[in-house]
Amino acid sequence: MKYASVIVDVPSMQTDRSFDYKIPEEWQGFLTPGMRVVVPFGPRKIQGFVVETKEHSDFKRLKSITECLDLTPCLTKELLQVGHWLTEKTLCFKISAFQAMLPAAMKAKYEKVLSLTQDEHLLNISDQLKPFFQKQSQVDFKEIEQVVSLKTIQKDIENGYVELIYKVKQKGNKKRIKMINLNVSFSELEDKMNNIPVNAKKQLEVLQYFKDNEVKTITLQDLLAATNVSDASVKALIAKEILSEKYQEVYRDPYQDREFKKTNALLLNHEQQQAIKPILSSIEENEHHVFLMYGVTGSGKTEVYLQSIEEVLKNGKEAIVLVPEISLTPQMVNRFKGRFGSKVAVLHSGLSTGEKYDEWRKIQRKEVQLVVGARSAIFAPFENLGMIIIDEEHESSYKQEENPRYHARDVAIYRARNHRCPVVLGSATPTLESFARAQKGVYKLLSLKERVNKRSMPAVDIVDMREELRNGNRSMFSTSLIEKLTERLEKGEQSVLFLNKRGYSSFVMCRDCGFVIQCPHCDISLTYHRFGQQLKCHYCGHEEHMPNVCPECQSEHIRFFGTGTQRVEEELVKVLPESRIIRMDVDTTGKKGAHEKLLTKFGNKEADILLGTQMIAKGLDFPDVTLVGVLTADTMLHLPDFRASEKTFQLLTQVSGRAGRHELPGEVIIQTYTPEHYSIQLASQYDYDAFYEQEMFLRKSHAYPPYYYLTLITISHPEITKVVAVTEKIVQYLNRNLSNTTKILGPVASPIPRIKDRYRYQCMVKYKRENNLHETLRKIIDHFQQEMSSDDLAITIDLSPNTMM
DNA sequence: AGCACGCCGACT
DNA sequence: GTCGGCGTGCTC
Repeated sequence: MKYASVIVDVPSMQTDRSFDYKIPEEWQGFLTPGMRVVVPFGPRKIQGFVVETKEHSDFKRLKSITECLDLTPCLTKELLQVGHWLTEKTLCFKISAFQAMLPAAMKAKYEKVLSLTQDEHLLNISDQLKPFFQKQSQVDFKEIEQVVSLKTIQKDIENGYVELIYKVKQKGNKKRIKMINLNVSFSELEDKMNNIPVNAKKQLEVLQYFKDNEVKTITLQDLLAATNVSDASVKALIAKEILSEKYQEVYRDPYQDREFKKTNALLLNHEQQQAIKPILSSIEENEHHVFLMYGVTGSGKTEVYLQSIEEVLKNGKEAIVLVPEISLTPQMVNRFKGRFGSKVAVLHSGLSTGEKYDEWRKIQRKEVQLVVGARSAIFAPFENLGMIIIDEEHESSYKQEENPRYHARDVAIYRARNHRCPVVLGSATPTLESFARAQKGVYKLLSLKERVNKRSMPAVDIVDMREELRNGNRSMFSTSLIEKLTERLEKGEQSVLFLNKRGYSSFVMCRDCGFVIQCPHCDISLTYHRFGQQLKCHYCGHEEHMPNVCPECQSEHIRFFGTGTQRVEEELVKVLPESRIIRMDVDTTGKKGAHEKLLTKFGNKEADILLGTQMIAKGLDFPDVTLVGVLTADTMLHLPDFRASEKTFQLLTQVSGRAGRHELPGEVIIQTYTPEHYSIQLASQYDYDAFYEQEMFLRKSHAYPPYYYLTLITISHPEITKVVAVTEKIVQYLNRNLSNTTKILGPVASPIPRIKDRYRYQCMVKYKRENNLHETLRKIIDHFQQEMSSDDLAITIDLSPNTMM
């Protein structure tokens, strides 16, 4: 093949197509689709993906590919196809789709350097440039640009004294370590050792090490540690050619210090057996099915996953397991590593760029057969997929909230169809979408209704906080919660307190005039941070100092409201001074590994109460936790989000599951200001089916998913008139081009009408069937393309928004 | 996204 | 008459 079609790394409408290049002769026959290359593009050099190789090209003045970055394609044939599908499905650029499928380390980094064409030209260049080139012939262009005018530089470029060089680099790199090798046989070694000068004691020591341990190769690091010599002695021996050094590529192993106890398959109970049967037969028959495994917390879903995976691996195939965010649940990693050992790669956001890259390469090189990871692990470059599992299927983090706005569930089903293998979606509180599909028979429903230990779910007590207030209790803890906490302290059992902070942060308000301090750039109230008495905006990062008096009325009664974990902790210490508390929030878990450390500490019973936000809702399993308290169950209910009830139900169910998982029976207390709300009531009764019925009824009457599909179009611009005008035009266009059963809502201001000094308007499309939708949306983007690039107009389209925000 | 090209107003 | 503003269009 002489020519290659390349998708270039320029995310824009006009370059969202392939460009043809000549393949240099030495790479013909070797260069294949899915490889990354560096190509000349205009005056610069950029990265690109080969999507096709061919014998002919219609384009006349072809340039040649500059560099090939991969020895084997980093995108398999299948993933290339998945990329094209993603582009269509989410209306993103092809390059964005490809990049989303690879670890960030493989994304290109661009550098511009100014370089002397010849050393002698140092005398000729302008005086302003001279100081830069005294010691080096290449200088980072950014440094020069700040000091020297572009015109001066341009002149010297024209004169041919200097040139601009565009460099393409990778963000991450392979890690290499120095290996030290013994060049002589052990019999010769004795001889050599006698020839070492007597004053070179350290060198002798090094050789003695090789002799004693009978090793020929060791890492430099280990050698130095074992012998307590400096690398100077090693270098000397290398110079004498007794030793040699070489670099070897190694993987960074984020779990290297951890031991995983090998576990064996547990005996499945009757329900689990019934559930695993159809999955196994789907694996055996090579048939694509989607299973919804609806199992209450503690029903042993994971064991079913593990045994299904075992079958897949036995058949010589590979499996992907998606989990919400496993850096948060080391217990989950342990279970997979424990069962499958080194066959597992782990991919999650807690890893560094380099670590993720290494785990990814293990997959690419077929060194592992199983991936456990967060959302993007769905793109693992396996070629022989036997199963995909999505645990906690209802988690909203499976949807990416930036381009490409894909849902991992959709990708999973698409890939599984390609490989003719099963998808297993597991949850105790499935999304309405999935459960409805299971009811219709699109997915196959597998139910696990009993808990493995036969324990009943912990009893849930709903406390009406309005009542507490009427009885004169103005604290954030109800009388009953304090009672139960005290009881646990006395018995030496543990408690978990959960603060639902979403959509409800500590804002600052004046008690006299009611003025709330807002961000000057966004229409959102600022959040109070105790650290440094700062007020911060969560959307644009704006910071200001907490004022002493109200900016409106100069009153001194300006306070922060709302409840942060810090405040809860302070209050708690006042009420229960003898309790030992661990607080988990962004502040205390900022550092890498801090999260796990705190949990271990809690597990070792070094604290009585674990206090935290969302992050403690998932996957915690401590035998001595017998009380779970939810401080404010309803904060989320009042968000402008059609999934608010569903999310509340899911969260409460999940949190309740943290209590009494082992021998000791558990108890749950839910504090709320709306105790009558069905999602709170039904969560307390663990009645998913009733919740499903009720919520489906409401979704139907308000035309929301799963009855209707949604598409959210958000328009933003610094001027409000412009935003309104564009949104109106878009709504008109949609009305003219979409079918009349489709509902088009808008234009309306977005729930947050201004972010970073940009006004935001939106339009929601609700439809059941709309063949024209993608085409129509493409046309809208095309139409506004110029204004988007030149006039700072932004249009974002989300084809299955999780919320209305 | 960059970058060159080109057309217009403001200045030596 | 030249310099520099940024609107327009191209990149294999």
